[in-house]
Amino acid sequence: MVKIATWNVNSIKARLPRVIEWLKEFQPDVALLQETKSVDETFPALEIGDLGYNVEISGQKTYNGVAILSKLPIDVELTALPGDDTDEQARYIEALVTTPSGGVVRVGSIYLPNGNPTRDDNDKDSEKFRYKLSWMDRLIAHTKDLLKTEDAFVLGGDYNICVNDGDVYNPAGFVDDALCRPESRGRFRQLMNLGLTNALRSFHSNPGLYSYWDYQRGAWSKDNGLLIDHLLLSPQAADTLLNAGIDKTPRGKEKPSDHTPVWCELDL
DNA sequence: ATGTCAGCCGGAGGCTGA
Repeated sequence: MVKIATWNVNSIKARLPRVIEWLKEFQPDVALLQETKSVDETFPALEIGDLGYNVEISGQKTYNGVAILSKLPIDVELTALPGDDTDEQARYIEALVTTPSGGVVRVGSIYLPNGNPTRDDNDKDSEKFRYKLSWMDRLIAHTKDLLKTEDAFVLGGDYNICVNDGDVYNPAGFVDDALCRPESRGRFRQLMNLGLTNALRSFHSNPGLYSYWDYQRGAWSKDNGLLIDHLLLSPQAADTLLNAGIDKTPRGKEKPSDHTPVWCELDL
């Protein structure tokens, strides 16, 4: 059994105590991290390596940044999403993981652009939103290529998409939000319609399951959340899916990330 | 409580992104 989790940590340095305690308690075989906000040179790889994890990073100063932590042997395949050589934002890393039974599972850690405009910018079709949509188009194209390999793969991360209104505590307040707009949801459906399986939704179909709660306005204590973190499985990975869920524990701790981990278990 | 957090620059606190 291989346990894979995704977690937007909102700065690996600020979150290191939370990440270390979670790795010790939850014991994922593979952890896909986002928003590490650290260049590779200053990523706390030694502290995490001491817990038995291989650490692979695609980092950037201040913003973004993704990583894969793996107790199992790992080989990096990509440190950027194909399709635009001018894109310098660190939002994708992909690797092959060798499972205990000798199989291979391909994993990707995804930090999909948020797409909402900057403060004081009323242009909801801003450059940021166009970047989000073009990034999703690239993800769809790359996923088509991955499906041709017939590998078992898991694309996990912060998709910055609320798939439907059941994933939003206050849908009326989010109709114009880039996380909920029809263009975003439509592209997410295109991605799923390639034949992917949303691990969590294979076991839990109810609305009101969240992976993110804003730091503001007491969102956590009121359970005013969003479901924006997902583990998407190829057909070959979905064949082996044993269980999936959300680990809300880290969100309730001191100095938490605003996201909490989403996990799945594969019989690989 | 109209109630946040993190990083950057620069050496405080305003700005940005989320």
